[in-house]
Amino acid sequence: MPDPLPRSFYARSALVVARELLGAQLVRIEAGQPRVAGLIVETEAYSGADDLASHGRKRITPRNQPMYGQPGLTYVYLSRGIHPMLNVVAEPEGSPGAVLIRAIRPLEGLDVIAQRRAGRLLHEWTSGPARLTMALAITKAHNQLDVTTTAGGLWIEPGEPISDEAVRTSPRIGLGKTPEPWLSIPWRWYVADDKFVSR
DNA sequence: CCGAGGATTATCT
DNA sequence: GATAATCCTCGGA
Repeated sequence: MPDPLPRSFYARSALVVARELLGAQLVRIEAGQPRVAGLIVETEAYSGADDLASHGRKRITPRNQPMYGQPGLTYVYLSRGIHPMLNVVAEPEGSPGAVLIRAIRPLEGLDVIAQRRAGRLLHEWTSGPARLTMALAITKAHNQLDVTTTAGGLWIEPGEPISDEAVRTSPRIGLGKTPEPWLSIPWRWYVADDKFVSR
């Protein structure tokens, strides 16, 4: 197995990290369970204190503090009081940035995922930020976990590089009444024609 | 303190 | 397509 992507990979602009995370492998290991892994096929970047769609906007708060911290750690928060969202912190320490992992294509541990997503169609298993955290059993407890080592049971390693021809961008999803230009800026990246990309 | 409002999903019509 | 679920964060008083 390849080594996890190093911290230097994440210590760059969240926009670059979001693009290059496409095709990387998200890996999850739990005690007594087989390895569960999937190819990242959809990401969003949240970058800078002036990005009004980002939790990192304006200033540090108890919740968004990880976004200002060390790159290569997770930032997991609860959406709608129910759904954990998995982000990886990007940009150097002190600069608020993160990449939201919105969808993966399951590669390993399909039986474990099938059990957690019982009753859903295959393409609904991991095609959305909350769906993927359910499939991998990721919760708020995994906030600020280091994904550059395998020690925490959750990490990211190189997978299949995705060519520019296969990459699409769009505005970010679910931003509600975020003002322009943040509402429409194309900071979502996804793999074209992949059925695991969210609607 | 208090209240408004989510980086969503599942379910129902 | 519309809406409930569900709870925590953050801004304002």
